Amino acid sequence: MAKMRSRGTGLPTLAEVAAKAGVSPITASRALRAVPSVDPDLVERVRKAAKLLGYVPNPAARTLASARSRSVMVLIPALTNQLFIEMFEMIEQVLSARGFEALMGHYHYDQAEEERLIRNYLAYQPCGILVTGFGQSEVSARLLADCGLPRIHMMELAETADVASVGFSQEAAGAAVARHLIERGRRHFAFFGAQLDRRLLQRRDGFQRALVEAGFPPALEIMTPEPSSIALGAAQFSALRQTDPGIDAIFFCNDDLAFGASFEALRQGVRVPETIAFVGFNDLPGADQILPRLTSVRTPRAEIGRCAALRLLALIEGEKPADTRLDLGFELIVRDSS
Amino acid sequence: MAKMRSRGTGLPTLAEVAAKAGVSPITASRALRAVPSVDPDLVERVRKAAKLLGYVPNPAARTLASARSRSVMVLIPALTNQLFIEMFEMIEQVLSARGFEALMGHYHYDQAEEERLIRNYLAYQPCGILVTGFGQSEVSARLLADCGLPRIHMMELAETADVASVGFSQEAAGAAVARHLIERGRRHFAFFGAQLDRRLLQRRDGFQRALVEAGFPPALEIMTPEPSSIALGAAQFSALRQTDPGIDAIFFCNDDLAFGASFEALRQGVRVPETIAFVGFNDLPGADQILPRLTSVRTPRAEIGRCAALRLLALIEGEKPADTRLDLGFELIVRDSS
DNA sequence: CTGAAAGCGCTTACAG
DNA sequence: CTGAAAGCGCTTACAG
Repeated sequence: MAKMRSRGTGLPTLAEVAAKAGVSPITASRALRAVPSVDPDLVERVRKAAKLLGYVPNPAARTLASARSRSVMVLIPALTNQLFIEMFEMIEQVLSARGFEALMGHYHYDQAEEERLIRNYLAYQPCGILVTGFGQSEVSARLLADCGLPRIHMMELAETADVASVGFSQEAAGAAVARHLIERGRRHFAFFGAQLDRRLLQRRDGFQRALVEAGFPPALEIMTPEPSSIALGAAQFSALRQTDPGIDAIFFCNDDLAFGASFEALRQGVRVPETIAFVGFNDLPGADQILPRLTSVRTPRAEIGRCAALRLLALIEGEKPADTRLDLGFELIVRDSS
Repeated sequence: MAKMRSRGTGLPTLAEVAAKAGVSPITASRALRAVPSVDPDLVERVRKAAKLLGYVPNPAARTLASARSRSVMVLIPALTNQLFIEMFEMIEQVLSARGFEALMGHYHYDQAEEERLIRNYLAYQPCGILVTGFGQSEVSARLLADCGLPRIHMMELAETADVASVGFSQEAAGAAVARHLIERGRRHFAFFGAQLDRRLLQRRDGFQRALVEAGFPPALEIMTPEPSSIALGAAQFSALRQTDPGIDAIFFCNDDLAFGASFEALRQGVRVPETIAFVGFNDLPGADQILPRLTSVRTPRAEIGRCAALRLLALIEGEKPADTRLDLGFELIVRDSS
């Protein structure tokens, strides 16, 4: 009987559920985990007892005993970009529908913070890993590889086939923007970048390459490592108008920069797209409302989250990975600004 | 020796650290937790051994043994509102600096989802709870009360003294907006609401009360339970211009609605503030950049997160709560739109 | 100031 | 299909 008391928190234990159902704790455990070998009648009885007592399994005990949790480590560069929130919400939805949960961490686009996070979260013995891109430090990369956990990289596409990825080609997206602006008759290009993460640089590379291939000189680059923001976009655009008034097309690495520039253009009376064309990136909420409505590249972040989570679950459940690389593409949404 | 092998994950265990330092596991445990009674030399040795092995405590084992984790349950209505992200990031910062971590959950402003979340997270045996506001279901409220964990409510101020809260008076904020618009000579008021959560209704109540007290009829209410968004603000404003062109001042429950209305006003050529004044809420990024620059109520969400986390840690560490109610106020930022 | 014993609430083999 | 035994990696009393 001593083993029958509730746990410290007052929550009921598996032993109590088992006693109420008249079975052994192991059978109760199996019944609740839907292990197939259990008599359906017993399963029913155990489930009823669990519900009656309001039983919730103790994840600490479960993790300790099995050396594996039902948590998936999800690493995201920042919470301040709605992009990643949309991806994460989808991940959560897929995971929770299958009885898993997300152990989410963000690292302000900082490799050292990411490394610390990985080390900490590994101690929670997650059953799988979802990471953003391939910009990890060497130490992080080693930690991820050595733990041997199923893992999928999101947003970027892997260059080699030995690692699974779900995303789209950032370079191709950059190139598509260049081609669009060229088709629209633009001749003097600028690229606005902030944060300067890996994927942004890939977009820039694609943009520049396509320009050069079409016979244009490379675009003027206005870059800063500080985080992207509306105010920054306004400031960058204002500066550009002073120094390079001849620019007639700008590709912004993120919509918020484009929003800021749009406001500044309105204030200064610079006509968009007549004088200068704007193309943003991500198609964030508001791109379709701002003046002028913003041309932008719609990125499939929710779908990336969904597919990555689904594929990870398949790996966790021992399935063979079919394709290791899933390209979900992107879509150029042409509106009034270009 | 059998007890000395690494754990399933390959991570080193406390026993290994203890062996390397030449002490018992209990002493190693105490040394790493900075229990004061341990010989400084031993602490040093244990720390060195831990660092050498790259030891990270197993949280599952720790939680199971102590019936208490170092996790704080943090409940947030939604991740899609930057407001809560800013509050949460501050909470995280305070917690992690003191060796705690956030177990964050969000519930799409849905009471049932919040209840499920509470039930699940309680199983993780958190050491404290940070919740947003007081709009929980009865069941949720009981779960929170019965677990007996230290708890602080954020954003809203409690009505009774038996529960701790850190926030500001939503009603007072609404009233301040009303008084400002009246001072500016406005006469025909509307209130735009979405989501219709508790705090929004409090702001509305404060707004309406102040209008009535000043001798005006109550404001026209344009309300919808759907989530707040830029597109919604544009649509609501467009509709209002059809039905009630005489309105000369709008208080928006959130800046994104105001942003959408600002775009629509530009499109329709409705002059702000000449024809109609706009006041937003929260002073989100972009409010100072949009055309016209938006008057808004700046809410101290980061400071709320910081103070709430700090006070919770004090409670966790057994301190007596000084004030149970901390009013951090708000600030009306008057810009060009009113 | 340090340690041996017991136990947290589960699950993993191993029997039957 | 079901169960008794052992153990996951820590910490909590309890001794000394």
